[in-house]
Amino acid sequence: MQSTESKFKTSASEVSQTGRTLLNLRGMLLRGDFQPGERISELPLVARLGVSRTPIRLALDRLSHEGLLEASPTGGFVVRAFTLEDIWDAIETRGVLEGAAARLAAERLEHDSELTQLREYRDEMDAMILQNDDPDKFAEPDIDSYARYLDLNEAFHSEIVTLAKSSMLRRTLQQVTSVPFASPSALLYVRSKLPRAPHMYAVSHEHHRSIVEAIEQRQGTRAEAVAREHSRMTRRNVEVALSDTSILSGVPGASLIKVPAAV
Amino acid sequence: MQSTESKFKTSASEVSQTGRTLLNLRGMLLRGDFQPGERISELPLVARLGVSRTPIRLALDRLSHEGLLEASPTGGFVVRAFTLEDIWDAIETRGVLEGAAARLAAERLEHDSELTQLREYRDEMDAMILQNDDPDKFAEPDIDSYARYLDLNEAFHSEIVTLAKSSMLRRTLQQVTSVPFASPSALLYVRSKLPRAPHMYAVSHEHHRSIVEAIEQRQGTRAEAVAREHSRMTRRNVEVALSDTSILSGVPGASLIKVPAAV
DNA sequence: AACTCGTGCTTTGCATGCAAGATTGGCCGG
DNA sequence: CCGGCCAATCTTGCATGCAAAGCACGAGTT
Repeated sequence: MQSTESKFKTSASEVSQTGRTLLNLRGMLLRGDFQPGERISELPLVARLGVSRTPIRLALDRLSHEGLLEASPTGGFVVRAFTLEDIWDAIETRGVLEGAAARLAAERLEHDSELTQLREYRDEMDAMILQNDDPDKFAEPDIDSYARYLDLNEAFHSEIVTLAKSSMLRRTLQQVTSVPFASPSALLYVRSKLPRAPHMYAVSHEHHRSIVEAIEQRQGTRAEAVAREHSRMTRRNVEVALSDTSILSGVPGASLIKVPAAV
Repeated sequence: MQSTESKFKTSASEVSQTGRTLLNLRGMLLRGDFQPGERISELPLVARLGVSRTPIRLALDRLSHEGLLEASPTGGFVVRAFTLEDIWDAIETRGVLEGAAARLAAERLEHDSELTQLREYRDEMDAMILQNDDPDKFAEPDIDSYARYLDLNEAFHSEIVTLAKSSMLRRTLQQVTSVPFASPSALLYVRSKLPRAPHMYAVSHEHHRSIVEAIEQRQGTRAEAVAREHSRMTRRNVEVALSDTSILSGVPGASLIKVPAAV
């Protein structure tokens, strides 16, 4: 099977076997195809993914660096089980790092024009939230605008890291946000299910506005504090999600959480 | 060469080929065997390290995760070049994370007895510094006590992270401190070369004392601020080191720094 | 003389073979 | 009846073969 039938790019624009395998495995893990603590054997994956053991091993190794897998002392890899404490700590750590990013963004701002992009994101989210509050439109959160808001939120957070001008910080944050639930937009989906969703969006967006204001006025300490507090909103979303399994099942990586009652 | 002559553990107690190769390569990189930006070919390493390409590739992949190498878009790996800004940012990021660790240690302290280990480290370092100030002994920094101080310093910082009770934070810090010069004890060697070394040690240790005191009195904000400031002392050490090439050459990873004048 | 194309070599990415070690099942002894 | 020990199988880690993709150097053309 070495060179025969080699030129079929299955679905995405992934070229290397390792890259495709990495995406596939990560998806399988976050979708819950494996139980936490389960040992991952390579041979079954050969059949399932259609690649040889080499790229599979590479991908497993990377996933263990990401934190989704753990290297077993006897060899091989085991699906990582996340405790609730792990989730809280990941969120707290992300808050610390995003706080630092916001502070650095304020401290290192040179020209006001650097904020153009960030303001655009803020304004567009602003408009969406106001529109959502409009009693005539009755807050119909259609799937398109929801996805748009998700993208905007992610872009907003990413832009702050860009403004911090610290590649070290970006690298570090990327590692932290690879933990399920730790990403800033991982649980926006949950929030949309809440009865008080409009209020939550309002609070969250007020944070965004405050962060932009703090940065443009070079108020590093304020920017750091608000960004930290902003990240802590995620915690409440997780708590709500955990109390409602119907919500939880829709969140990637939920199956990797070790709920006390279930053990 | 598959199974023949396989049972010779070269020097250390490393068992797996990959592990040995990883340590070897990291050592070679930090020792400066490669130029920053240089492409790392696998085949020469086969001859040089005496293992096949498979463990070499694994080790290279891990080093690229650590940040010492970069994956080239065309394939293969390239030695990472660190700018001065990268170093500052790594130190800043470490400070942020160690600050968070100190704060969490204070916030999460349950019993005073948890501080026993930390106090022991502090006291022993205390004794060493007082002894060093003794005019009779005239501050002869023999190599043994220097190594002991290094270990103590490292253990002290590690213990604070332990007290933070956050495995996420520990993982994140480990990634940051893998960057050359970012580790808390990476540049203690430089400090020992400075004319004002005794004063530097005094200040640094006063930080240690303050951090312990803040933790035991549950003063999270104070602990965080002092730990951040403590990490920033590293920056001055780097600046001094950069001005004296004879000092710099003794520091691991120094060759990976891209000095503006040299480019 | 310079630019472009082609050819050969180097290098990487992947597949696979092989042996050492772990794991599981069964068998024997207590 | 239960526990421990041994053997067979499965699994991983490593070495190596092979092909495709770069890369460099040189030749031919304008």
